[in-house]
Amino acid sequence: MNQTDDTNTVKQNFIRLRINEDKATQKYEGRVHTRFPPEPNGYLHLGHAKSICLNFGLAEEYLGKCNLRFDDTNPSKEEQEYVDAIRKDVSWLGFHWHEEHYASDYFEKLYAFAEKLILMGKAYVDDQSAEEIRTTRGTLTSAGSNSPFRERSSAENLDLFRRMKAGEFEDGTRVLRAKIDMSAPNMVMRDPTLYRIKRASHHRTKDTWCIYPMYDFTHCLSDALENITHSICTLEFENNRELYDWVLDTLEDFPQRPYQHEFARLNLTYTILSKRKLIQLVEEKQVCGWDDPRMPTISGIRRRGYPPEAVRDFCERIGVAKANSTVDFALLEHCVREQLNASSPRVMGVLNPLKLIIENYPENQVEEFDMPYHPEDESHGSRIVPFSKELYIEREDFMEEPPKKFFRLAPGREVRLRYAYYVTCTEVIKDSTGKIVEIRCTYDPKTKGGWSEDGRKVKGTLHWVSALHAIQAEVRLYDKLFIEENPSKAEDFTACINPESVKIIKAFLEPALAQAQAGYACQFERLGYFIADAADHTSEKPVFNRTATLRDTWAKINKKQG
RNA sequence: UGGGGUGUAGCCAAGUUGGUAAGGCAGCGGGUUUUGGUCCCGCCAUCCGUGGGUUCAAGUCCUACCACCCCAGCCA
Repeated sequence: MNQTDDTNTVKQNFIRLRINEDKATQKYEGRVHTRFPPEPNGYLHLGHAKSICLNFGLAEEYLGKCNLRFDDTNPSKEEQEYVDAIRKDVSWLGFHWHEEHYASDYFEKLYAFAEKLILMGKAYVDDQSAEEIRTTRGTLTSAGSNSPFRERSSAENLDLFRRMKAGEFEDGTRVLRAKIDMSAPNMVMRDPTLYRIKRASHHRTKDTWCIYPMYDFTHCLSDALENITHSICTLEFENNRELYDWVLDTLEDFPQRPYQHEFARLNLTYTILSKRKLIQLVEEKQVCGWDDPRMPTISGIRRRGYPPEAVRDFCERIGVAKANSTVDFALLEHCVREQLNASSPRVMGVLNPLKLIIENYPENQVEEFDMPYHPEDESHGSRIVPFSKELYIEREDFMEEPPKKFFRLAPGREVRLRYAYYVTCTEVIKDSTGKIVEIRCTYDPKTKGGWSEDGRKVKGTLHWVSALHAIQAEVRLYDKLFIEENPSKAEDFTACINPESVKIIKAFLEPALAQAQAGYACQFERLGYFIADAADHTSEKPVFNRTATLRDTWAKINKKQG
């Protein structure tokens, strides 16, 4: 009996199996305690989201706990800005951590453990240079050789280590190493470095320390000190597990110690999920910051308009396994659309306006139509939209010579102006260059509200905006933009929006407009779910915007016709 | 040439002690529809990296091989 039994929607995975096993054997008295341990050296991205959802999700599922721990053992890379951003992003995803910790809070304890190791004869101070250590480590196929300093006495090691801490030695002149086996087939076990001398101000401990513990020494002990039961990390740490176990088993201080479990990190098509590359984009100002809507960071997609629920759903759907894989970005978009479809109010907007004049509509008349915000959910309410003789429609919604399967406006054809009237195109007006500048129509007064008593159907339904009442909003749309190639090439659009729709759109638009840079995430009913700068997701390859469904569909129709 | 991992459809991914290949995304076909959206229905692995073997029966067991990923930071 376990928590997964009550829902058949929970996908089984090897980590859940391990937890079930551990619960069955009462390994931790039934406890489940995980942790999400980022190094605060950058912003969180979708790859981290997978880990966050896994760790926090498992804790929720098994009524356990999950800590947020900052793995801040390398002061030269870490900053307070990053810890603030990380806390915000985890919260935004909707998770609450049981405790917040910092590896740096354990520096004293870790130091004591190191001295204990020295006393046990399991660690020694090595005076060799980094270069010497590297060359004597051997290669993948040949054993390394022992350091000439490997057999120092515990007393000498202790003295040297204390002097390292006291700051008596220059950076890089000495390290503390575990005494394990220089011929171990696992490279990680060839007397790994435990402490290095590094005079760098730490974002929290400032200049208190000049020696800092390495990941392999810190991580397992931090887990153990927090009574973590399941230490979940990515595949590249598989080789480190042996050392993780060695440290905890050698110290013998933790009867109920944690065990490490590795899973494959997330790869997404068209998307860069490498902190190294992302930080490069930011530093080279290829993007306007970590939260640029084009970035695959949590803060970037937040600005892009992705709901956190969608990200969590995505993380659940991709599963957890040990096989390296690349998830199709379309799955993420599907999750986003699914959320947005239910929650987004629908409004009308025109991005590329074409004037439409209703010849038989009274000159100064203005009608108001009550239009629902959501076609399937009345709880979204409705708003009043003004209608008049002169309107704007989307340029793409008219074709003078429509191909087959084009259902919208064309000469002589009748279509519906959404929630307003049926109109029939009577005339096309062009300028001297042949460009269509205006469409003339007649309307049928008996079709008020957008339906006909005689039951006649129209194939197309168009968005419209009253020219008299329209508000123009400057928006910036990133379209088919590839960061690597041309970061500044964004297209500016003037969108015409019904005044009543403005408040809806502004809610999405404002953060972006305020920064005068970002894309926007709003819901133009006609264009699909959100246009935002959804066209782009830090692409490595050209990508067609899958979320602007209208364009997509149209492209498909064109393709079919050859 | 060492060690640690992984291989099920275009992409993810279930598959518990061997019993006759879930589900999702994408795609295709059809229906509903005041969004070319949503929703609904149908189709989409004679086969589980490959070759042998055990068995009445193998994705699941044995064996050999192949492919890909990770490891030689005083990064995490």
